[in-house]
Formats: sequence, C-alpha cells, structure tokens
Amino acid sequence: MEIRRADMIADELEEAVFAGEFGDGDRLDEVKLAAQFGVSRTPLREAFQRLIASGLAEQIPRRGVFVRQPGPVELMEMFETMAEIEGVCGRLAAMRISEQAIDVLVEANVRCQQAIDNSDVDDYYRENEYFHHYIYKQSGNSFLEQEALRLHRRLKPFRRHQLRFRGRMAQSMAEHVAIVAALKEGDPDKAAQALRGHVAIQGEKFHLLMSSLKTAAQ
Amino acid sequence: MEIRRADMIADELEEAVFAGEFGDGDRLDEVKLAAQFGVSRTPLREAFQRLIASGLAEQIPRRGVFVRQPGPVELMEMFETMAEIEGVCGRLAAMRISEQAIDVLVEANVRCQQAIDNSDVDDYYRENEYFHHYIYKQSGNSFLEQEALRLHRRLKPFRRHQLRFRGRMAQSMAEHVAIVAALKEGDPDKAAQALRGHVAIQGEKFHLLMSSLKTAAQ
DNA sequence: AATCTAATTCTTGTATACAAGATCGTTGAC
DNA sequence: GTCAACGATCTTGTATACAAGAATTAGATT
Repeated sequence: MEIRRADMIADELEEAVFAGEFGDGDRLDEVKLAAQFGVSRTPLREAFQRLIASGLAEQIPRRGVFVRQPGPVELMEMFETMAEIEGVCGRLAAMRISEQAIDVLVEANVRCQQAIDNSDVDDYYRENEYFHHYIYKQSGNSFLEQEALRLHRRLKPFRRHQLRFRGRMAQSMAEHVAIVAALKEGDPDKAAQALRGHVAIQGEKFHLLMSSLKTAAQ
Repeated sequence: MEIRRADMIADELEEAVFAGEFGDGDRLDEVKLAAQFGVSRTPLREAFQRLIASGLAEQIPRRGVFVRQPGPVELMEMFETMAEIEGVCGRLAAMRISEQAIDVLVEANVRCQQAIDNSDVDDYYRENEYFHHYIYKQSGNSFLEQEALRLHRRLKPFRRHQLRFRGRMAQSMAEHVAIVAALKEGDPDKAAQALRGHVAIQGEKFHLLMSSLKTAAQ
C-alpha cells in the first residue's frame, strides 16, 4: 500500500521527533536529510508539510522547517487535555458499554495484574495501553476515539518513564479496577472522574515528568 | 510573512473543502488545480499533504488525493466531541476564570442580546463565536484551546444554518446566561453540563442538521 | 578593533523533466 | 454479446534545474 517514499519518510521523521532525536528549534535540513534517506528534496518537502500540519514542526518562509518540542508548560497542558479527553471517553462509555466489553476490560486487568506479579514493566505497559484504547473505543464515538489515540500517541514518549517507580503499577492497577467498576455501574460522572484522576499528572507524577524532561533535553 | 504559494493554496483549498465546493470522494486534480492557481504541480502537492494531515483529504498511492467530507454519522460524532470538549473547557474555566473575564462574557452576552433585538443573525453569529472562543481561552489551557478552536472551525460550515430558525437565537441566548452563571458560581460540573447541553445536537437541531446536509450534498 | 557593506555562498521555493504505475479504449477470441 | 489481453494515454511520484531571498564572509572604513 505505502509505495510513496514521502509517506515513509514522514512516518520516520515523526518517529524521530517523538523519540527526541531532534531538539526544540532544530532545523530540518533538506539536503542533509535527502542524502540520509537517499532521495531528492521533493519527497522530503512533502513529508515536512505533514509534520507541520501535525504541529510537530514549524515553517518559517524562506528560512526553513524547525521542530517544535513541547516545553514543560505545553506538556502539562497536553496531559491535562489527555486526562479530560479520557474522562469524556469514560463518560460516554459508561452510557454505552456492553456487558461483553466490560468483560474484555476485566480480562485486560487480569493480564495487567499478571504483569505486576511478574514485575514485567513492558508487559504492563502494553496491557495498560490496550485497556485505555479499548475504553476510547467504548465511547461509541470513533471520531473522539481517533482524537484520543492521536494525543495518546503524542504523549507516549513522555509517559514511558512514569511507571518505573515503586508502587506506581500497583496504584495504577487499583485505579483500573475502580474505572471498570464505574463503567459497570453505568455511572458517567464517576467513570469520568475515575479516568481523569487516573491519567492526570499530579503529586509525585509531576516531579517524575519534570525530571524525565531534563534528562531528555540534553 | 506568507510568501509561499503552497501555503496560500493550502489555505484556499481548505476553505474550498469547508465551503463544500468539493464533494466527498472528489479527486483533487493536480494539473487542473495547478492551471487554476497558475502554478506548477509542486506547490500543490505540498498543499495536499496539509489537507491530508488534517483529515480533509485522503491519499491513495498512485491513484490520487480525494477529499473526505464527513457523512451524517461522522458529523454527529464530531458535534458530540465538540460538545464534550466545550464541556471540558467550561469545567476548567469554572475553576480558573477571573472576575474580569466573567465581565467580558457578560458584555458579550449583552451584544448577543442586541443582535437578537435587531434580528441580526450574522451579528449574533459573530458574537456567539466570540463568546465560545473566549471560554476556550478561560480554560487556562492553550493546548486545549487550540484543539477546541480547530474543531470549532471544522464544524463551522455545518453550524451556520442552525440559528436561522424561529426561537433558536432566544434559546441559545438563555443558555449563554446559564453558562455564565455556572462559571460565576465556580461550579465545574454545572458549567460543563451547561456547555455540553448548549452545544450538543439534540431534538430539533438534529433534524435541522440533517436537512442542511441533504441540501449541501447536491 | 569594531562595524558597515558588498560579494559570495547556501537554502528555499517553484518549474520542469522523466520514469513507472493506473486508466481507458480497442481489438480479438470465445 | 461478453470478456480478456494489449497498447495508448494519463497521472502520479521523484529527480533535477533554476530563480530569488537569506546567511555569511571578506574587505573597506571609521
């Protein structure tokens, strides 16, 4: 399907920006990157337009394209927005979720718990992601689901570190259980609140995020 | 600032898609549009990438770029998402808004009421937009604000018709008053609910939207 | 030494050229 | 008459060429 070099380059560049391979303000050098990817400038420039439209880079006419990494303030705003959007997904899901779908979430939580028992952070991470994505879907609103996925993906690199701390997985797990309970009750406000609280950056998590930012900035 | 023809073309094409000048599935013909804009294919293809990244068009490799107009289902989903996001803005604004900012909203509502008294739909529309945008800003989260503005803008062409019906402006006005009251009280849940209800498509509005869709589809 | 200026070099933005896949129409077989 | 195969034509994707604005450097002037 994806025969266009430009598309693949856009994906790779996006990945590179997410991975922090470019710092804030770095210029995306057309000729250097063209040489690196072994193509001409044309497909690169098309790829750039995608990054720009996604807010990953900024273009200054006649000067070039510069990557835009979120600073601490924007990052907090993004996390707050994510928390609120997850809350919204929970609100809608509480009204629409089926019994079978609840069972799926329960099973996902079982696998989460197993990952904790095995102290397998990567596995927990994967199951946790599945849990959240599944709730997005249960909002019954695929437009909202896509928006949630988009933001979730954008924040992924910054969320990574958060679980690797004493007690975080267990607490996160307990919150998952509360979320499922609220969904099972069909209580929209309770589900929204549970998800908001689960995702929000507060207390200890704030400091973890900030310290991870400093190491990433180097 | 905007010296790039590609940027201007992207803006114009976006506007054209919003205005419904292209139907769902219409192919964006590179050579025809290039002739129309009086440029070569290169800047056009860069502009396309922006539309694609914004979800306004879809690219099928080696086949072309096709505009993607939301159907009734997606449109309902978008309006529901808008309602929820406005609710979120209201929730946060209720916790953060200042006295002065509330005064600004009160004044905006006065102008709205004047527009109603003059039966000036366009003026009401403009003031209404200002009211909503101002609430986005009062969320104190500029990332969320931008997301809200983006979706608001996307839905603009479909919202246009809704006000042109008997009693809609008056009811909308009453809801504005209730929203400001909830914000003044500093009650997040009440503000959220008021905004959700104000924006949501329900009852009569649903039929208006659907009928406007049919006329637009021709 | 510092600064202003002019010439050179680099980089971006757009046009054009070319290669390869997709579309369409025609012909021929059944 | 239908369908399949083939060729002509069109369209896309990428490379290259060229023009113009930006950055840089060297030189002249104070």
